[in-house]
Amino acid sequence: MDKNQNIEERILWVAERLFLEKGFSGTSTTEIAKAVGCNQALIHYYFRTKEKLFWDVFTPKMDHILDYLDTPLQEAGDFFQKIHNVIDFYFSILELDSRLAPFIVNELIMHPTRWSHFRDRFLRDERRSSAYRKFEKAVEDEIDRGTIREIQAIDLLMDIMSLTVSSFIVAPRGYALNECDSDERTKYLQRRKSDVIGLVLNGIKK
Amino acid sequence: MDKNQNIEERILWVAERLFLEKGFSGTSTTEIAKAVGCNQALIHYYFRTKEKLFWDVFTPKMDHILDYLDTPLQEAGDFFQKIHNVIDFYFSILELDSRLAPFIVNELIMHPTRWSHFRDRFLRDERRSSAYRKFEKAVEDEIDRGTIREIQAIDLLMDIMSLTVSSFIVAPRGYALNECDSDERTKYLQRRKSDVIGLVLNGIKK
DNA sequence: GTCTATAAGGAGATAGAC
DNA sequence: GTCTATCTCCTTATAGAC
Repeated sequence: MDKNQNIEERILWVAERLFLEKGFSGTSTTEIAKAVGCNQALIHYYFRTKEKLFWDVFTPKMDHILDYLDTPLQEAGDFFQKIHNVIDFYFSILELDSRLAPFIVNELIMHPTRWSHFRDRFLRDERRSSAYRKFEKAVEDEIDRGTIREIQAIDLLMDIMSLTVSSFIVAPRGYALNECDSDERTKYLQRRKSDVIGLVLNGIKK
Repeated sequence: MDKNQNIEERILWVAERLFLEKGFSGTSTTEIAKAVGCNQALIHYYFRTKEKLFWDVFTPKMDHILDYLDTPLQEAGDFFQKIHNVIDFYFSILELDSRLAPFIVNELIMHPTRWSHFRDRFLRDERRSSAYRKFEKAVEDEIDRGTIREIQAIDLLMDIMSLTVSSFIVAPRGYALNECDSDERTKYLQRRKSDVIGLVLNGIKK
C-alpha cells in the first residue's frame, strides 16, 4: 500500500480489496475504516453511502475490463484463432486477480439489477457495442462459409464465459483447498484452459 | 402450505424457501418466524442455531440430488447417448426449481467449506462414489476405443456442469428480467440445452 | 411447546466538536 | 478534514413466565 495516497484514494483501494474478498454485504464500513486506519464516519464523509462507495470502486474497474473485450477479436488469424484468443484473453484477465470471478458471479446473483446497469452502460457505448456486433457478424459469416455449425453468437459467448469463469470458481476450492500451492493452481488453470479451448473449438466445427 | 404440518416441519419448509430466495446470510430467523407465523424464539427452541437449521434443511436435499446422479449413466445407449442423458438430467433437476442453481453457486462462493462437507459426504458414500468411478472408467474406455479425444473425466463433468448451471444463473436476468414470461424462459432454457448438448457432444468427438 | 422480554452486539448513517 | 459520540435499526440467541 502506498502510504502517500490521500485518504480518499486509500479508502477506494481498501474497499476494493475487501469487497472482492468478502463481497458487498459481507464487508462493513467499520471494517473498511479499520483497515484504512481511520474512523468509520470518514467513509461516509467522502462517499455518503456504502452503495455509492461500491459504484465508485467498480465502475472504473468494469469500464476498464469492457474496454478491452474487442482486443482479441482484432488480432490476426482465422475465426478459430480468434476464438482461441478470446478464451486466452478471458483466462488471463481473471488470472490477474483470482477473487474477481467469484466476486462478480456472487454479486450478479445477489443483485441482478446492479449488473444490468453495467450491461446497459456497455450497450449504450457505441464503440463497445459495435465490438459485439462485429463478433455477431463474424459468427454468421463463418456459418455461411460452412466452417462452423449453426450457433447464435450470444450462445457461443455464453459458452466461453461460463466455462472460463467456472474454472476460477472451482479453482481455489475442490483442488487446492488446504494447501495454497500456487504452482498446483497454475497447472490446474492451464489444464482447464486447454480443455475449454479444445471443447469450444472442436464443438463449433461442422 | 399444508396447515396440518407441525411447527417444526413448517419452519423447515419456510426456511428452505427463504434460504433459496435470499441466501443464508440474507435471511434472518426473525423473517423465518414471521413467515411461519410464530415468534423468533421458537426457531431457536427447535434448531438451536441458524447454522444448524441450514444443515437440517439442506443435508436431506443434497442427499436426494446426489442419490440420483448415476441414474442417467445407467440408461441404455452408447457413450454419446449417455452424455446426452446426463445433460438432460441436470437441466431437468435445475428446472424443477429455478432458485436452486443461483443458491448453490452463491453459497459455494461465500462458504466453500460448507460444500466441501457435502463433497466429502459424497465421496465417503460407497454407492455414490462408485457411480463416479464408473463414469471415469466409461470415459477412459471410450478414449481407448478412439471414439472421443483425450479428456479427463473430471474435466468433462466440470464442462457439463458449468454450462448447465450458468444457463440458469443468467436465465432470469439478461433475458426475461422485466417480464415474468415463463414461456420465454422455457424457450430460452430449451435453446441453451440444445446448445450445450451440441457443444459437448461435438466437442469431445475425435 | 409457545410466548414476551431482553441481552449483547453489529450495522449504516449523522451531528457536532475541533 | 478528521474526530467522538450517538441515533436507529436489525441481528442471533437466551431467560424465564405460562
